[in-house]
Amino acid sequence: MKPADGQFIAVSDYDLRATLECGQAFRWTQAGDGWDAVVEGRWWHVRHVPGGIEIKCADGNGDTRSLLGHLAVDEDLAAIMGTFPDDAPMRAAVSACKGLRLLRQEPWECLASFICSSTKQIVQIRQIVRDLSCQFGDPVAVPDGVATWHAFPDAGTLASASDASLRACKLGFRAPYLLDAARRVTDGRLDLATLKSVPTVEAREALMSIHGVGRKIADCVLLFAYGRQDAFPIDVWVRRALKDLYFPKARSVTATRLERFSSTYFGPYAGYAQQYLFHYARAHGGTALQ
DNA sequence: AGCCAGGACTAAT
DNA sequence: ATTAGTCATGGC
Repeated sequence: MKPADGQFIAVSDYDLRATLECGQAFRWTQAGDGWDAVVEGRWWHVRHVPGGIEIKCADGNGDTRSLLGHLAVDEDLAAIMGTFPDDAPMRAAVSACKGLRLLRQEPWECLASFICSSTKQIVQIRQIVRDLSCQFGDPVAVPDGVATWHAFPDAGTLASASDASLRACKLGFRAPYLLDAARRVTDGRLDLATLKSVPTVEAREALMSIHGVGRKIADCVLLFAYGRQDAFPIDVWVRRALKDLYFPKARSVTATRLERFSSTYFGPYAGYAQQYLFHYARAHGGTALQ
Protein backbone atom coordinates (compact mmCIF):
# COMPACT_ATOMS: atom_id res chain seq x y z
CA MET A 1 0.00 0.00 0.00
CA LYS A 2 1.04 3.58 -0.46
CA PRO A 3 2.76 5.38 2.36
CA ALA A 4 0.34 7.71 4.02
CA ASP A 5 1.11 11.34 4.54
CA GLY A 6 2.62 11.99 7.90
CA GLN A 7 0.74 13.63 10.70
CA PHE A 8 2.43 16.61 12.31
CA ILE A 9 2.54 16.78 16.11
CA ALA A 10 3.63 20.01 17.70
CA VAL A 11 5.87 19.23 20.64
CA SER A 12 8.93 20.75 22.24
CA ASP A 13 11.49 19.06 24.47
CA TYR A 14 11.42 15.82 22.52
CA ASP A 15 14.62 13.96 21.61
CA LEU A 16 13.58 10.95 19.58
CA ARG A 17 17.05 9.42 19.46
CA ALA A 18 17.55 9.58 23.20
CA THR A 19 14.03 8.31 23.83
CA LEU A 20 13.98 5.47 21.31
CA GLU A 21 17.59 4.30 21.66
CA CYS A 22 18.23 4.66 25.39
CA GLY A 23 17.49 1.04 26.19
CA GLN A 24 13.99 1.35 27.65
CA ALA A 25 12.50 -0.28 24.54
CA PHE A 26 14.08 -2.53 21.96
CA ARG A 27 12.11 -2.38 18.71
CA TRP A 28 12.58 1.17 17.43
CA THR A 29 15.09 1.04 14.59
CA GLN A 30 16.66 3.90 12.73
CA ALA A 31 15.33 4.08 9.19
CA GLY A 32 16.04 6.92 6.83
CA ASP A 33 15.55 10.23 8.58
CA GLY A 34 13.68 8.69 11.51
CA TRP A 35 12.79 5.45 13.29
CA ASP A 36 10.48 2.49 12.56
CA ALA A 37 8.72 0.12 14.93
CA VAL A 38 5.58 -1.93 15.41
CA VAL A 39 3.50 -0.66 18.31
CA GLU A 40 0.22 -2.29 19.26
CA GLY A 41 0.25 -4.35 16.11
CA ARG A 42 0.75 -1.48 13.69
CA TRP A 43 3.83 -0.25 11.84
CA TRP A 44 4.95 3.34 12.44
CA HIS A 45 7.63 5.75 11.28
CA VAL A 46 8.50 8.84 13.32
CA ARG A 47 10.91 11.67 12.61
CA HIS A 48 11.76 15.14 13.75
CA VAL A 49 10.37 18.07 11.78
CA PRO A 50 10.61 21.77 12.63
CA GLY A 51 8.46 22.49 15.66
CA GLY A 52 7.68 18.92 16.50
CA ILE A 53 7.60 15.37 15.18
CA GLU A 54 5.89 13.66 12.27
CA ILE A 55 4.17 10.30 12.47
CA LYS A 56 3.41 7.97 9.59
CA CYS A 57 1.49 4.72 9.71
CA ALA A 58 1.09 2.09 7.02
CA ASP A 59 -2.59 2.40 6.24
CA GLY A 60 -3.03 6.11 6.68
CA ASN A 61 -6.30 5.80 8.58
CA GLY A 62 -5.19 8.68 10.72
CA ASP A 63 -5.75 7.23 14.16
CA THR A 64 -2.46 8.04 15.84
CA ARG A 65 -3.75 8.15 19.40
CA SER A 66 -2.19 4.88 20.46
CA LEU A 67 1.22 5.95 19.21
CA LEU A 68 0.96 9.40 20.78
CA GLY A 69 0.26 7.69 24.08
CA HIS A 70 3.23 5.38 23.56
CA LEU A 71 5.51 8.33 22.79
CA ALA A 72 4.20 10.29 25.81
CA VAL A 73 4.06 13.53 23.86
CA ASP A 74 1.65 14.94 26.46
CA GLU A 75 4.11 14.57 29.32
CA ASP A 76 5.17 17.83 31.00
CA LEU A 77 8.91 17.23 31.06
CA ALA A 78 9.81 20.53 32.67
CA ALA A 79 7.54 19.82 35.60
CA ILE A 80 9.13 16.42 36.06
CA MET A 81 12.67 17.78 35.90
CA GLY A 82 11.63 20.29 38.51
CA THR A 83 11.07 17.56 41.06
CA PHE A 84 14.58 16.11 40.71
CA PRO A 85 17.07 16.69 43.51
CA ASP A 86 19.18 19.75 42.85
CA ASP A 87 22.65 18.24 42.92
CA ALA A 88 25.56 18.30 40.50
CA PRO A 89 25.16 14.84 38.99
CA MET A 90 21.42 15.24 38.38
CA ARG A 91 21.98 18.63 36.77
CA ALA A 92 24.62 17.12 34.50
CA ALA A 93 22.41 14.18 33.56
CA VAL A 94 19.41 16.40 32.86
CA SER A 95 21.35 18.80 30.66
CA ALA A 96 22.89 15.89 28.76
CA CYS A 97 19.56 14.09 28.18
CA LYS A 98 17.19 16.93 27.32
CA GLY A 99 14.08 15.63 25.61
CA LEU A 100 14.40 12.04 26.81
CA ARG A 101 10.95 10.73 27.68
CA LEU A 102 9.74 7.51 29.22
CA LEU A 103 7.67 5.58 26.69
CA ARG A 104 4.40 3.92 27.69
CA GLN A 105 4.88 0.35 26.59
CA GLU A 106 2.61 -2.64 26.22
CA PRO A 107 2.92 -4.82 29.33
CA TRP A 108 3.47 -8.21 27.70
CA GLU A 109 6.08 -7.06 25.19
CA CYS A 110 7.86 -5.08 27.89
CA LEU A 111 7.85 -7.97 30.34
CA ALA A 112 9.02 -10.47 27.74
CA SER A 113 11.73 -8.15 26.47
CA PHE A 114 13.21 -7.52 29.89
CA ILE A 115 13.13 -11.23 30.70
CA CYS A 116 15.44 -11.52 27.70
CA SER A 117 17.61 -8.69 28.97
CA SER A 118 19.52 -10.22 31.86
CA THR A 119 23.29 -9.95 31.36
CA LYS A 120 22.79 -8.99 27.75
CA GLN A 121 23.94 -5.85 26.00
CA ILE A 122 21.24 -3.67 24.51
CA VAL A 123 22.23 -4.54 20.93
CA GLN A 124 21.84 -8.21 21.77
CA ILE A 125 18.47 -7.70 23.45
CA ARG A 126 17.30 -5.94 20.31
CA GLN A 127 18.49 -8.90 18.27
CA ILE A 128 16.60 -11.38 20.46
CA VAL A 129 13.39 -9.35 20.32
CA ARG A 130 13.73 -9.09 16.56
CA ASP A 131 14.28 -12.83 16.19
CA LEU A 132 11.30 -13.64 18.42
CA SER A 133 9.09 -11.34 16.37
CA CYS A 134 10.21 -12.79 13.04
CA GLN A 135 9.85 -16.38 14.27
CA PHE A 136 6.58 -16.13 16.16
CA GLY A 137 4.92 -12.78 15.41
CA ASP A 138 2.30 -11.98 12.78
CA PRO A 139 3.41 -9.89 9.82
CA VAL A 140 1.93 -6.39 9.79
CA ALA A 141 1.06 -4.06 6.95
CA VAL A 142 3.90 -1.80 5.84
CA PRO A 143 4.14 0.81 3.09
CA ASP A 144 5.62 -0.10 -0.28
CA GLY A 145 9.38 -0.21 -0.17
CA VAL A 146 9.57 -1.03 3.53
CA ALA A 147 10.93 -4.44 4.50
CA THR A 148 8.62 -6.85 6.32
CA TRP A 149 7.83 -6.15 9.96
CA HIS A 150 6.30 -8.58 12.45
CA ALA A 151 4.35 -7.82 15.58
CA PHE A 152 5.82 -8.99 18.87
CA PRO A 153 4.31 -12.45 19.52
CA ASP A 154 1.56 -12.67 22.11
CA ALA A 155 1.89 -14.77 25.24
CA GLY A 156 -0.29 -17.58 23.94
CA THR A 157 1.95 -18.09 20.93
CA LEU A 158 5.13 -18.17 22.99
CA ALA A 159 3.53 -20.44 25.60
CA SER A 160 3.37 -23.21 23.03
CA ALA A 161 6.87 -22.62 21.66
CA SER A 162 9.55 -25.23 22.28
CA ASP A 163 12.60 -24.62 24.40
CA ALA A 164 14.79 -25.33 21.38
CA SER A 165 12.97 -22.85 19.17
CA LEU A 166 13.44 -20.15 21.78
CA ARG A 167 17.11 -20.97 22.19
CA ALA A 168 17.40 -20.64 18.43
CA CYS A 169 16.54 -16.97 19.05
CA LYS A 170 19.64 -16.73 21.28
CA LEU A 171 17.74 -16.74 24.56
CA GLY A 172 20.11 -19.19 26.17
CA PHE A 173 19.30 -19.86 29.82
CA ARG A 174 16.50 -17.28 29.61
CA ALA A 175 14.38 -19.57 27.42
CA PRO A 176 12.63 -21.36 30.32
CA TYR A 177 12.11 -17.98 32.01
CA LEU A 178 10.23 -16.62 29.00
CA LEU A 179 8.24 -19.85 28.75
CA ASP A 180 7.23 -19.63 32.40
CA ALA A 181 6.03 -16.06 31.90
CA ALA A 182 4.12 -16.90 28.73
CA ARG A 183 2.38 -19.83 30.41
CA ARG A 184 1.44 -17.87 33.52
CA VAL A 185 -0.06 -15.11 31.41
CA THR A 186 -1.83 -17.54 29.10
CA ASP A 187 -3.40 -19.72 31.79
CA GLY A 188 -4.44 -16.76 33.91
CA ARG A 189 -2.16 -17.22 36.89
CA LEU A 190 -0.85 -13.76 36.04
CA ASP A 191 -3.34 -11.19 34.75
CA LEU A 192 -1.38 -8.33 33.23
CA ALA A 193 -4.52 -6.21 32.75
CA THR A 194 -5.55 -6.17 36.38
CA LEU A 195 -2.06 -5.16 37.48
CA LYS A 196 -2.89 -1.68 36.18
CA SER A 197 -5.21 -1.09 39.11
CA VAL A 198 -3.16 -2.78 41.81
CA PRO A 199 -0.81 -1.07 44.30
CA THR A 200 2.78 -1.01 43.08
CA VAL A 201 4.11 -3.24 45.83
CA GLU A 202 1.48 -5.86 45.04
CA ALA A 203 2.05 -5.61 41.27
CA ARG A 204 5.79 -6.03 41.80
CA GLU A 205 5.18 -9.13 43.88
CA ALA A 206 2.96 -10.59 41.16
CA LEU A 207 5.58 -9.97 38.47
CA MET A 208 8.29 -11.49 40.63
CA SER A 209 6.28 -14.71 40.88
CA ILE A 210 7.61 -15.44 37.39
CA HIS A 211 10.73 -17.58 37.37
CA GLY A 212 13.48 -15.32 36.08
CA VAL A 213 11.89 -12.03 37.13
CA GLY A 214 13.59 -10.42 40.11
CA ARG A 215 13.39 -6.95 41.55
CA LYS A 216 15.19 -5.21 38.69
CA ILE A 217 13.16 -6.64 35.82
CA ALA A 218 9.91 -6.19 37.77
CA ASP A 219 10.77 -2.54 38.33
CA CYS A 220 11.52 -2.06 34.62
CA VAL A 221 8.05 -3.37 33.77
CA LEU A 222 6.40 -1.27 36.47
CA LEU A 223 8.16 1.85 35.21
CA PHE A 224 8.06 1.34 31.45
CA ALA A 225 4.69 -0.38 31.03
CA TYR A 226 2.58 0.46 34.08
CA GLY A 227 3.44 4.10 34.53
CA ARG A 228 4.77 3.65 38.06
CA GLN A 229 7.17 6.54 37.76
CA ASP A 230 8.44 6.04 41.27
CA ALA A 231 9.77 2.59 40.35
CA PHE A 232 13.57 2.70 40.23
CA PRO A 233 15.26 -0.21 38.44
CA ILE A 234 18.82 -0.69 39.68
CA ASP A 235 21.05 -2.40 37.12
CA VAL A 236 24.84 -2.54 36.95
CA TRP A 237 25.10 0.95 35.41
CA VAL A 238 22.76 2.62 37.87
CA ARG A 239 24.37 0.75 40.76
CA ARG A 240 27.81 2.04 39.76
CA ALA A 241 26.48 5.56 39.25
CA LEU A 242 24.69 5.66 42.61
CA LYS A 243 27.70 4.22 44.40
CA ASP A 244 30.20 6.61 42.80
CA LEU A 245 28.03 9.70 43.10
CA TYR A 246 26.29 9.32 46.42
CA PHE A 247 28.37 6.83 48.40
CA PRO A 248 31.89 7.54 47.13
CA LYS A 249 33.65 6.61 50.32
CA ALA A 250 31.84 3.38 51.04
CA ARG A 251 33.80 0.25 50.25
CA SER A 252 30.64 -1.47 49.11
CA VAL A 253 26.94 -0.63 49.18
CA THR A 254 24.28 -3.25 49.65
CA ALA A 255 21.32 -3.53 47.30
CA THR A 256 18.96 -2.90 50.19
CA ARG A 257 20.65 0.35 51.04
CA LEU A 258 20.53 1.57 47.45
CA GLU A 259 16.83 0.67 47.27
CA ARG A 260 16.07 2.64 50.42
CA PHE A 261 18.13 5.61 49.25
CA SER A 262 16.59 5.74 45.77
CA SER A 263 13.05 5.36 47.07
CA THR A 264 13.28 8.62 48.99
CA TYR A 265 16.04 10.76 47.52
CA PHE A 266 14.83 11.20 43.92
CA GLY A 267 11.22 12.12 44.61
CA PRO A 268 7.93 11.14 42.95
CA TYR A 269 9.51 10.78 39.49
CA ALA A 270 12.45 8.72 40.63
CA GLY A 271 12.01 6.43 37.65
CA TYR A 272 12.56 9.34 35.30
CA ALA A 273 15.64 10.37 37.25
CA GLN A 274 16.89 6.80 37.02
CA GLN A 275 16.58 6.76 33.24
CA TYR A 276 18.49 10.01 32.95
CA LEU A 277 21.27 8.68 35.15
CA PHE A 278 21.34 5.42 33.21
CA HIS A 279 21.50 7.12 29.83
CA TYR A 280 24.11 9.60 30.99
CA ALA A 281 26.33 7.00 32.66
CA ARG A 282 26.21 4.75 29.63
CA ALA A 283 26.88 7.57 27.19
CA HIS A 284 29.99 8.45 29.16
CA GLY A 285 31.43 4.99 28.84
CA GLY A 286 31.25 4.13 32.47
CA THR A 287 33.50 6.94 33.59
CA ALA A 288 32.39 8.73 36.70
CA LEU A 289 29.70 11.36 36.30
CA GLN A 290 30.25 15.00 37.17
C1' DA B 1 42.20 -14.96 26.08
C1' DG B 2 39.54 -13.04 29.30
C1' DC B 3 36.01 -9.88 30.74
C1' DC B 4 31.58 -7.87 30.65
C1' DA B 5 26.77 -7.25 29.35
C1' DG B 6 19.85 -3.02 31.76
C1' DG B 7 20.08 -10.61 36.44
C1' DA B 8 18.23 -14.26 38.79
C1' DC B 9 18.48 -18.66 40.92
C1' DT B 10 20.50 -21.99 43.93
C1' DA B 11 23.32 -23.72 47.37
C1' DA B 12 26.43 -22.94 50.96
C1' DT B 13 27.93 -20.10 54.85
C1' DA C 1 21.10 -12.39 55.84
C1' DT C 2 25.05 -12.07 52.68
C1' DT C 3 28.19 -14.55 49.18
C1' DA C 4 29.94 -17.50 45.33
C1' DG C 5 28.94 -20.34 41.39
C1' DT C 6 26.15 -21.05 37.50
C1' DC C 7 23.43 -20.29 33.59
C1' DA C 8 24.17 -18.88 27.21
C1' DT C 9 25.90 -15.93 24.03
C1' DG C 10 28.36 -12.32 21.59
C1' DG C 11 31.38 -8.23 21.27
C1' DC C 12 35.48 -6.19 22.25
